[in-house]
Amino acid sequence: MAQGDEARGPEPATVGRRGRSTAAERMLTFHARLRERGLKSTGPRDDIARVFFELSRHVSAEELYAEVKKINPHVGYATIYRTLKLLKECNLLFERHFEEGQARYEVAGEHHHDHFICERCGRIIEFENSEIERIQDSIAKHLGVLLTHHKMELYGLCAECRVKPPAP
Amino acid sequence: MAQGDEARGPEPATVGRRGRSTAAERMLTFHARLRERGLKSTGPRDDIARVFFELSRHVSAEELYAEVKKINPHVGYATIYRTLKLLKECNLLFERHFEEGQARYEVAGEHHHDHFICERCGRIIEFENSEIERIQDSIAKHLGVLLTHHKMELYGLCAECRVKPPAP
DNA sequence: CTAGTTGCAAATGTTTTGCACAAAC
DNA sequence: GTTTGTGCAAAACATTTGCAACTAG
Repeated sequence: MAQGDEARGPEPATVGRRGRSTAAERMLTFHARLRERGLKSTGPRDDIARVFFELSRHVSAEELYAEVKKINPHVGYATIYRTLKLLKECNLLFERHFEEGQARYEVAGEHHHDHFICERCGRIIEFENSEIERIQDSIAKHLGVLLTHHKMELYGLCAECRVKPPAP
Repeated sequence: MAQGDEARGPEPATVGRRGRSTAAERMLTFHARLRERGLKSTGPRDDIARVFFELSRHVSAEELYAEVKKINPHVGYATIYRTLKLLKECNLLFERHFEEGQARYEVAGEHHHDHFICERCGRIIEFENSEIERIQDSIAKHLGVLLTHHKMELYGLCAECRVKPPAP
């Protein structure tokens, strides 16, 4: 079982590596997909995409907006949402709806994974499990349904929060 | 693997049996839980709870509102939402957030189950699978986390929609 | 030049809340 | 007679959209 780990909240915009691609490589892909569709590369669009790829974690629109504002204070929420939707259509982004009011956006990686979400600190841990994938297929067969996608989410306390006192 | 099946949309308010309890039995439990908490039984509250228990499927607030209006046209949305929250606190209701904008509410049953959701007709099929529960525990152990709850959702086309032409 | 893009403000859809009145206990 | 509950309208919240001005190709 592979696992990744990332914290929410302030975090240096380090070089995010998801699978093999760097943020710069993903920008090239983004531009290519835009061209394929006859769409344009623009300043705001590039700023948002680059920040998104560089953050490379499960950001909310709000967090992304705040980060983008730092390098381009002119962009509005509408462009954030429009660009997120565009990145999704370009298959460069996954939209997740955990048990919060807002969506979280994740850089699309090579293989499917599921999530553990810490209910105290918000940390999101990714994991992969081939057994789960296999069982899902078998359930689908039993039900006679055709699967397009699926999600599995575990909720609870992460290793750190487990041992710490109830925070505030 | 056990499975249940239910369709969305108009449906006679049949006697819903989840596990062993009838709607009437659940009303008694509801009243008991209210008393424990020093809360009151009221007309609107009972109407909403009864309709919810009798429908016994994954209703949205909107659908429940419409059904309740039929027997008590006086109730407002606020009371619907307040009563849903109350039923949840009384452990008589589960709130689900599938990939739609709105929440769906389900009568709390005896054992945990997961869901398949048809992306065309909205049908929700419940299923139970002990292997999944076992694997979840093993994943939690690997991650060193403490689970409180989890969800697994499968999305796709149900057996019926699979063979039918793409509807309208 | 012209289609696509932006920012703003306003609209949307779902859920929550403030408040004066009404109903339980 | 308190305390809790209700309906209404307004607010809150995340997200989307209309539109006039702008910009990339």
